Amino acid sequence: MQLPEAKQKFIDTWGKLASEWGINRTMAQVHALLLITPEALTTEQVMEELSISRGNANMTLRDLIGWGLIEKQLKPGERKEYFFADKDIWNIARQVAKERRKRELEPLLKVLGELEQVKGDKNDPDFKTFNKSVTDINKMSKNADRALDTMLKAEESWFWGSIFKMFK
Amino acid sequence: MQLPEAKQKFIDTWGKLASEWGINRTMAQVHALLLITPEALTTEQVMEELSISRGNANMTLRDLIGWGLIEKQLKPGERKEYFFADKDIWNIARQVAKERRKRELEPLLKVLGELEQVKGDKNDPDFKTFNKSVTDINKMSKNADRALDTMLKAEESWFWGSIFKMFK
DNA sequence: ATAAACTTTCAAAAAGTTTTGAAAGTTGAA
DNA sequence: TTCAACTTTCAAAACTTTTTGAAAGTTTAT
Repeated sequence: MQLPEAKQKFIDTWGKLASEWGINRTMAQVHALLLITPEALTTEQVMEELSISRGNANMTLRDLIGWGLIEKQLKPGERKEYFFADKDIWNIARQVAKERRKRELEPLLKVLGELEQVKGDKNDPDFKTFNKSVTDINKMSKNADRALDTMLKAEESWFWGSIFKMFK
Repeated sequence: MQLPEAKQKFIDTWGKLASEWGINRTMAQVHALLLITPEALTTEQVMEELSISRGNANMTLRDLIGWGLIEKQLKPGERKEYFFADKDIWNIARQVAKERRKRELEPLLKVLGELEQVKGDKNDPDFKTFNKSVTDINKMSKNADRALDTMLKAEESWFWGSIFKMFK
């Protein structure tokens, strides 16, 4: 396999994987493109490389900035905006974990907390089953939340810090 | 909030969350329904409770069985099939992790392995960046794969087993 | 102030995904 | 074997998400 073909395959694979994880395919493709590109690219170049429209490219680049995965780069004397991706895979994983925690885990914990407050007849099997499931899920989610929080601040903790190094 | 409303909210929340993680919304809703229902339900009852069609109910129940999240129950003297969910949250998480590993991580590792083989000019910045990203992602994915494997067999390992207990 | 260079917006279109429901298939009892 | 009970299939319809591209907006140099 030659480099250009391999690049394309990488971009496609990343895009496909992302959509299986509820992340917009184009967003992942643009990210993949910037990941394997040494220099920063303009909106125009991204449009060109991936054959997508200006609107799509612009929105996607903005979203990626919102996720903290890419950054704008301004070149002196030029009006154009250039974009480049942080190439450190561990930073990327941290950033994604951080964002999803904020966007999904936090709202989930809120709802589960409310549902845990629902009162009912302790002898009603329906209530008992409902309550147990909600309580269990809530417990696990809170643990996941705490663990994520610790891991995002990982290097500080000798314990998680050393586990974390096993993954590098 | 009363129990019926709370049940509905649980089902909806679970469904919404699932779709943010690339899992079919109805599948998660049916799973949520069975999670908070003490007895096993028939296809008919699932259709009724969630106002979905027979075809959808049937396919979704089959998918859930494929994911190892629910089981069929045959009642003696009856032709109808009843379905119930494993209520142990940790089993559910394990099952989901196991399936996604098989469906996504394994194919990803295959592609990354191929892409890592691509040869090129070590002085070409394009090749260097491509190769570094692919290698780094591959390394991290392999680690994740190994870690998952260990955690899925967790209780056996004193090390991961004790970390694992912190989440229970 | 004007114009060129560039970015953003958003309604409509396209693409992708999920759901429906009627028909076909299967199974077991009589 | 036939029938009723039940399950499965799948093409078409409904729904959701993503993409397009032209128009509007912004910024900077002259």
